[in-house]
Amino acid sequence: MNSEYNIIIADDHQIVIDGIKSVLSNTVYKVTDEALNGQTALSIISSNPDKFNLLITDISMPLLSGTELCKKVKQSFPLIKVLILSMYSSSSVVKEVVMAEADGFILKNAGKEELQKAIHKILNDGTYYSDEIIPIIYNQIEKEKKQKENTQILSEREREILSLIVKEFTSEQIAEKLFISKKTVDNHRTNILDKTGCKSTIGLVKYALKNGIE
Amino acid sequence: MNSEYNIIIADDHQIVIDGIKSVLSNTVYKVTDEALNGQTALSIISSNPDKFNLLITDISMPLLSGTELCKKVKQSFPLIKVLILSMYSSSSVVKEVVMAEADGFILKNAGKEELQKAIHKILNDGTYYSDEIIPIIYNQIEKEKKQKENTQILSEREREILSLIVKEFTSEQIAEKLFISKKTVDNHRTNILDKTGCKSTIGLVKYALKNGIE
DNA sequence: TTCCTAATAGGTATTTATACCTAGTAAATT
DNA sequence: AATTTACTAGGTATAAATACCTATTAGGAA
Repeated sequence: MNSEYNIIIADDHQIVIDGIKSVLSNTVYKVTDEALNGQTALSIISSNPDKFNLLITDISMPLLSGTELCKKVKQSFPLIKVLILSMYSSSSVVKEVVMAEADGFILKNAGKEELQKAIHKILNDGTYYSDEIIPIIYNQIEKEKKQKENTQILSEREREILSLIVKEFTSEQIAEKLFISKKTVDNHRTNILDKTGCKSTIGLVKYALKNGIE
Repeated sequence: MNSEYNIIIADDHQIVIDGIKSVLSNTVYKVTDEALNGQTALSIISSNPDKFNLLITDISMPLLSGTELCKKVKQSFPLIKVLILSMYSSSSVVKEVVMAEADGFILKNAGKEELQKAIHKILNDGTYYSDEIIPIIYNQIEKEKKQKENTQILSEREREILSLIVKEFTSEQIAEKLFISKKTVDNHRTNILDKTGCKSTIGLVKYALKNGIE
């Protein structure tokens, strides 16, 4: 039986690969293979999937990106853990990583301690996401959850009124059109603002256009 | 040397193909090939591009639409003329056709006389656009020209302020941000409304989003 | 039945936006 | 030198939107 961990690294900068390898020298983590692009990494893994415990990969790589690589590995070889390294932590990048079901995500400016910690946690507990990006994940999730809920949460009447608002009718005009009191329209507006989390009509318009209410 | 014209027809309705073929029988226009979708048509043309003088194609087809097919043909085989047939003449369809650089466009309800005339003109003079759609093209062009003009008509400062409006800042907040009086911001707003022809902030938001001001 | 929600409507107050004005300054154009 | 334009700023007034409340009715869910 093998008590060591076999790791494959994918990164299009040889220097990064070498750096990780040197950080992991003299540990139980053995970097047995490396690849300069996602495609090569996938070939290596596919040819001997049982060999690897962990894939450490960059995101932007030729031929096959790190997140795409992660998805494919997770689909075909779910036992292999994946740690993604990235230069940036923009919400779109973070979202991509989460969507790819990576086991971990750290920034390239992380020190070797964090790298070792990440690898250790991933191989034992399960996941490691760097502190900086956890709030980003939550914000993203919250935002999307709210958006999804909101489209459905708006009642038919509210959607009708929102549609008229976007068509540049005032509350008074909407009231006339729908044979209800301006006050009722205003109440609906308040509720729509609440439900969508918008601050003003401006937000409502953007919300409506984004959600196909025209 | 060949004094005849070779035509390929792409349409997902065999009946349309047969109709065109019968209209062109006993003319110098020979329908040598046909395809039930854009992809097949493209394959046929690619395998022997010198053979064809004209492609007659429907717009809505499986695998590859007529306008997409047209673009590809025009790009790879610019000598082949393209006549597009369509059920509809909505401005969006017309725009698509013009963008695809088709040599001609007629509606499917056109008679065989118009079809023959269109083919003749395309193969000799260059282009044929059915009478019904010429005003549509002009209107479209006018509309877009106006929109473009308008974006440029806004001064830099006005665009800056519009951008902040869209970001849901109030006049007061914008004033603070730009170190100017709220009154000045309001004046800019009035001018922006004038120049864009919008009735209210709602219209401005839609205008801004449409014109890439965010 | 009871509870909850959507839709209705009103009161009051404040904030924001818009409509009209006038007017100075600086820069560019004619 | 004269004119135009962009940017600045103020006054006054009205219209519209928003923030808080309360309250009734009807219909569906617990």
